[in-house]
Amino acid sequence: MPEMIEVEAYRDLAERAALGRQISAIETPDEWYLKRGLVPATLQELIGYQLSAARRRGKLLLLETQGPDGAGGPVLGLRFGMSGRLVVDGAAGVAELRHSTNAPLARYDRFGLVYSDGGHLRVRDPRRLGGVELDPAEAGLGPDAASVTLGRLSAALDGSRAPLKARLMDQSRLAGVGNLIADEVLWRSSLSPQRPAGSLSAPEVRRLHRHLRATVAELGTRGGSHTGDLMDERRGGGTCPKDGRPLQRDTVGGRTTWWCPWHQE
DNA sequence: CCGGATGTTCACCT
DNA sequence: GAGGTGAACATCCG
Repeated sequence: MPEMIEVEAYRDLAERAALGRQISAIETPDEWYLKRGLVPATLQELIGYQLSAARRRGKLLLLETQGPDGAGGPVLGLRFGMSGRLVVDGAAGVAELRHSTNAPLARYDRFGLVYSDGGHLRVRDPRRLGGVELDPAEAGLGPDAASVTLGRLSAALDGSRAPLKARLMDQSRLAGVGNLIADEVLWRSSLSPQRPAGSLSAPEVRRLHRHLRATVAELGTRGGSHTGDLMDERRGGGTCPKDGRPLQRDTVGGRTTWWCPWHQE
């Protein structure tokens, strides 16, 4: 599931349902899921702490912690890969709160916080492509795509001969855009994914910026990065919803790319 | 059975 | 240094 749209939904869930509850245990059923040298013993320092804020940068969910004395603790960084979900008290992204006390770990639960009230926060990830780390290097990520300014977007593209789509998905330049959102935004912007990123004119960058922010907002409202207008056409025989021409499939930036060579220039 | 899938990282090329 | 490619991770789906 996760591109930034889904991670924002997880952030919202965490903010609504996971803050201010005392952590009583850490679940690490899959140590491979702990990244950058993190080990279960290190996570024990979070016992007695609580989550104090839920932030997001691109596809990275950042959970701030606070000790019993009110002092700030380490930041818990969660990545969800392609199949990860955040589950709080047994519900993923749902409003209702049901504390399923002592609920056993599900088959694909890779990491969890147990609360002293009996509830829990867990990362469920069948494909195991996500991960957990402490104090992730946020500086390594570009500005978030949901709020990036025109100037920052322009700077992210400037001087690059890499394909536009590859640059948009380079998390160190711009954080949050994944394969589906990239195709949707470029299609809406009538820009070819293969254009050298630095070759866009000023009006084209403005157009891209407008569509990027509008698309992220709209897909968020619709409920996911898979709700784009192009989604149903990502298959053999798919046609452009704008002009009915056949869509083309290519590999750009190492990812399958669907686009309309008729109107995307 | 085979191929591909919303992501990231790394080794290895050019 | 920039950019590209393929592999790896593990499961599901068509």
